[in-house]
Amino acid sequence: MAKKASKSKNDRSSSTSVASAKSPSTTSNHQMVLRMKSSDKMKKIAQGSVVSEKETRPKSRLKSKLQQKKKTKVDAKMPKKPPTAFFYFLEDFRKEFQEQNPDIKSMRDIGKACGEKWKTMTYEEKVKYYDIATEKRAEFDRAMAEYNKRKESGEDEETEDDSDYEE
DNA sequence: TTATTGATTGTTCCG
DNA sequence: CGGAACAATCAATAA
Repeated sequence: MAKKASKSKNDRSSSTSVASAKSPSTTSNHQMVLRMKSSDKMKKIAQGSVVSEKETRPKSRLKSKLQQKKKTKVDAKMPKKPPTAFFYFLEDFRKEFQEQNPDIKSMRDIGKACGEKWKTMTYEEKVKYYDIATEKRAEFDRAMAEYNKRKESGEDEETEDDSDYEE
């Protein structure tokens, strides 16, 4: 029913975010800008707070993994980017997928299946995940504020846990 | 043993 | 407005 309508809207141009299905398409563009404004604040905080972020600027995503881990708990306090709606969908879908396909162990195959299914999902179904992601970002923003506050209060706290010798 | 890669889309930020 | 980069996950592989 509404699928047809959403299909038309499915165009990448306007599908940017929309976030809440409740909001009519009237605020499509405005919402994007509005959200950007919110980010603007975060941007300042992030830049002002993060002084030395190292020169990790990988042209390819190869380095992305490098930063993922490294036995550096220093960045453990810094909130990382929250997962997107697609990732939440993955978490749920992955469990089901493994049950139906116990033979598959890599997520690469799952990712493909997820991506395909994700595209088949209707807007209303995706909205559910979008809502989660949106809320998560709000929490992320809050975590950032707290992180800044904590840092301002005392950044001397460093959890040194260097016990990785086993076996 | 440890780190890295691979694949998916969404969100973010800079120019 | 558009592109670049990064977000998680897990298994397999390179060194």
